[in-house]
Amino acid sequence: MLGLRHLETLDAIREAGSLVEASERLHVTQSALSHQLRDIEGRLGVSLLNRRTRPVRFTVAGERLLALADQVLPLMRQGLRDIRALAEGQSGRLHLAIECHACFQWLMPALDVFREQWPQVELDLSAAFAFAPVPALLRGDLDMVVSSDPVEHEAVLWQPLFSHELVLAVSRNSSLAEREFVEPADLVEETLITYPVERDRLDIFTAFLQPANIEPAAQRKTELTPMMIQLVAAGRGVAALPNWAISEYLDHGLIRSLSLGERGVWRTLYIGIRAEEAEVPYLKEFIQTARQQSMAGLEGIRGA
Amino acid sequence: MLGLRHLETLDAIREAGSLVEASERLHVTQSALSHQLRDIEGRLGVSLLNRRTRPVRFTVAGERLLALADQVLPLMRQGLRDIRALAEGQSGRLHLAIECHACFQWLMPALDVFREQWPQVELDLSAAFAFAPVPALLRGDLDMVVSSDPVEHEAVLWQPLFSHELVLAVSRNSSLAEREFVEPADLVEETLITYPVERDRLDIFTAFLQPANIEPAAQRKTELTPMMIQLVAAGRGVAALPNWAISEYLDHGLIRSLSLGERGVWRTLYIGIRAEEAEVPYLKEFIQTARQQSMAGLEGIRGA
DNA sequence: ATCCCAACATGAGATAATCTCACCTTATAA
DNA sequence: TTATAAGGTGAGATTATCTCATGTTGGGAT
Repeated sequence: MLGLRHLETLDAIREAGSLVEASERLHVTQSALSHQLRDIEGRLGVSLLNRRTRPVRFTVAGERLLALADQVLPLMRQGLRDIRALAEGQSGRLHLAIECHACFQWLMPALDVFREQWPQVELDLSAAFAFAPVPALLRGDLDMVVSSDPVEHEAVLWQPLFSHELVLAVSRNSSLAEREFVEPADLVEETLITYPVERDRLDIFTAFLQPANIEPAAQRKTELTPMMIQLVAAGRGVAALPNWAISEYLDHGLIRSLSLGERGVWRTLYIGIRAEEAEVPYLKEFIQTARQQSMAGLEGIRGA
Repeated sequence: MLGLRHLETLDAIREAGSLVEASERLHVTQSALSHQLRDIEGRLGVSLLNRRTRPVRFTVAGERLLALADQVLPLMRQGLRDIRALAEGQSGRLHLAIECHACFQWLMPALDVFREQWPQVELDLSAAFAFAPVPALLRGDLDMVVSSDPVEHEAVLWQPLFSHELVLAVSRNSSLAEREFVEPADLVEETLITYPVERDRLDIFTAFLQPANIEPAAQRKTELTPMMIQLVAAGRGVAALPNWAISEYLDHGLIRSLSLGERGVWRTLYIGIRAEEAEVPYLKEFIQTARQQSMAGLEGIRGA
């Protein structure tokens, strides 16, 4: 009934002082404004302005609508500006989940870089161990997932980040310490230390032990990679970790690492986003930053 | 482009949780909302909400528009309420001008009554001696005029208030004091005391002296009716005034009053408003109040 | 697995809102 | 009085929006 157009018209008439000039500013005919005023005055049942004076004179009702226009139009303009910024990717949302515990290592610096470059993007971080990432992406709970298990879906775009070898960390005193690689059967006597997630999401099981139908002697869980390393070093068990995640501990000589099987178990980490957002600038740039940071972390690691 | 309808739609969808229920609330089909969203998302270049969740989930852009709706819609609603009040005559404007100096006498109580009954009406008062009231009415400078000289105009509605006699106030010691009436020629030796306005607006000239081509010996001007009375009582001149304006002074015996000519000069006071506003409730009521107050002021006056 | 249901999307045509065009009326000044 | 500038108005064109009929999709039940 009373629309923004009417407020804009009244505003223009006030600025212009006449229907003719206002119509020029609004790029419509004077007739359009005349009809518009007639309509709205009829609907509201009040006269809004006296067209016979120069400049035109607003009635009390007209003044009230002008006051309304002064309140509403700037809000609308600002709102549209904000939406435009969102549309152009100046601002937006990046809710990121990682399915990979050790990834924090290179993720943190990447996040720091990103936050500085895209301050308007709302950044949020969660672990994706308890839920399936693809539905969460499609649902809009997440905008990006880091995973080594890219579940194919037409609406999800997976982009490889880097490849790494999953290695077995053992104590330097372990009987396995001098081996080049281990076979699944070598673990029947060992305690396996893992992150506390379901078995199906642990590559050591899915890619190494289960195919050989081998079960480790025991399983122990911890969230923290350094704690895992300490337990391994203390001879309390063995752990399967990405090679880059343990490189600094190898350098200290605390532990040793072996390939899983003769050819090793290799994994690739992927970043997944909604396919429709493939061109969102800050997402593209985040992926690039993530690649750089993770590559930097890989430098000098054997086999990487 | 982005209209209030879109904001209302988004608001309804948020409240309802789904397009289907929102469409019911808005009394349109679900299809309409779907098209509407599609259009606006296309125009803005952003997705506003994810329809696949239950309830639907808004994107960052959608949330921004909802925030906009929360700001704008209440303002619009309040604005419309105010306009409705204006339209129904609950509130409005009454800029009143009087062409009649002595009228303040009964006008003041009328204004007091009115202010109490119509507190939302913006009341303003001015004297209409220096300008023509009809153009001012039509221009919107004024909303009501009290005048004894109703200039006919199709867009102006004049309503009679009351009639009174214009009488000549003279000193009780004047040589005219015992006369029933005066002739124009009787004033050639007198000083005429008037309000300080142009001659054409003084009935004593237009209706009495000028037709007889008579000029008083002198003219003296003052704004204040009581001062006029004092000057008359002191024998410094004579003054033409409405009978009701001097009734209390007659009672005190300070002065005497004579008719102007054998039949007297009678005037009628009119209230003029724009014809289009004839039905505005507070104007109608003001006129009624004015009539009552002026009638009350006339009570017990001879010849009234 | 497959079917069903509820919800949303889509295309075409109907409807309504809004504009333009052409011409008329009114106020003001030369 | 006559120009002239500003507004008003009716009819028809345009554009926006809606409805109707139907298609698609995701999730749960059989």
